Amino acid sequence: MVALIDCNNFYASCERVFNPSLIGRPVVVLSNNDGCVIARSSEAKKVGIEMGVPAFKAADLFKKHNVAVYSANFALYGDMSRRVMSVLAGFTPNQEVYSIDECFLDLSGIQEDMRWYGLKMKDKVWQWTGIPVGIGIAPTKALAKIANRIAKKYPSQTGGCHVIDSDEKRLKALKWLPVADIWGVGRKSAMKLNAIGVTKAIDFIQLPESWVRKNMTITGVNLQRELKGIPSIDIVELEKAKSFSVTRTFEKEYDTFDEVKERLITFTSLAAAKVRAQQSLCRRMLIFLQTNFYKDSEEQIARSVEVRLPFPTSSTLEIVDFVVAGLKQIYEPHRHYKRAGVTLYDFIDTINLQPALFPEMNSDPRHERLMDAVDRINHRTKGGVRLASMDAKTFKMHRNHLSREFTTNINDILEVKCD
DNA sequence: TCTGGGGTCCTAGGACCC
DNA sequence: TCTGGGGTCCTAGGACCC
Repeated sequence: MVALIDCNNFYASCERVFNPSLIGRPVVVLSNNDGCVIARSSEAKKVGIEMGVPAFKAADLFKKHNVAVYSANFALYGDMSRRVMSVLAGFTPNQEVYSIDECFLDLSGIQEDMRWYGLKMKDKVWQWTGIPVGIGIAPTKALAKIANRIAKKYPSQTGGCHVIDSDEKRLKALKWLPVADIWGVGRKSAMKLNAIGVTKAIDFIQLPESWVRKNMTITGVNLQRELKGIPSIDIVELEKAKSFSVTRTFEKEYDTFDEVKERLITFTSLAAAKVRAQQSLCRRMLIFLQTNFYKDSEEQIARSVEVRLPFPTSSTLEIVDFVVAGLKQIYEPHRHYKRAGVTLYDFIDTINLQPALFPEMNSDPRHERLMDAVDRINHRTKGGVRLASMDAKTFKMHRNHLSREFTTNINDILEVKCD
């Protein structure tokens, strides 16, 4: 059996852990720049605040319902996620952390009653972290996803944990679930399926494999098998990431080369640090910039370029030179830029590096120790050292409703007063 | 005034190899 | 008149996920 555990309204729940006065009150968390709603407590959903709605459009609702509004605090959410995951890791040797707020657990070999085991997980996460979770348990990952959905949809009947452990329960769930809500069926596939009269998951599993293969690739075939109860999507332990991106919408429009360049260098140095942290070297990158496509008054553009590094490297100093060269290729003067970003990818492991015959065709070996020193300092002291070409401010965002870094910064630790 | 960010996987078709 | 067969690698773009 496989369990899928996911945190309820995760970001909103994180804010609530450290501020009990938010219990029972609608809570929303906004994206970077305080742009859109990206998380809502159940109370916030109830008063009609939609996912993804721009904050300025929901301002009236916020006011009317006394909504507690927060700027995204990823330092806090990331740390709370690690805590939740580590509690759950104690329930099986095989855990796949699937996203910041959910994971799969391989429960094969566990002798306990599944429902009891699931409820135990839920209680323990709640007690140790203060985060509420929903739990689905089933023979395959795709079915566990559905079980989880049922657990959340019917909390009073399921107690927040639903187990699919018989064909009867499986078929009942498949009759209930719209195809569009199957994990792995997105908008396009749902449209195709609806067009041929397939509306529920139960209809989907009856389609001939040839149709599924043709219209939804091998991914669809695997999905179909999973829903029939045949495991076809592996549970994979955390591997190294295959790419790292840092992209931002700016707080204002930038219209000089130097301003955009400074932002991209800052983004690159963050991405490169992640590459080094997982002992990888980067061989390619993508740089993009865009003007403000919400503005109709002028022509809007989006440009991107792929840059191949002449040698694999994780040195910020080296990568930055190629960022600037790439930017020169795509930068158009007299534009008002609103968004830009960099993606580093095509990694090899540091230990697998095959150096070129001539030294000048390799990454400068001295940078390895230099970057190591930089990373150590920055680990201890936030914003400790940076390139002179970077601004002192890492992200220039509006964050007007930011909570404290309760668990990662000693100066922000929660104080409790006792009378 | 104001509109997010970060990932993975699959496939077709071109280029190239022997 | 008639011109093989089998394979790998790369990449852009699509689809999907949270």
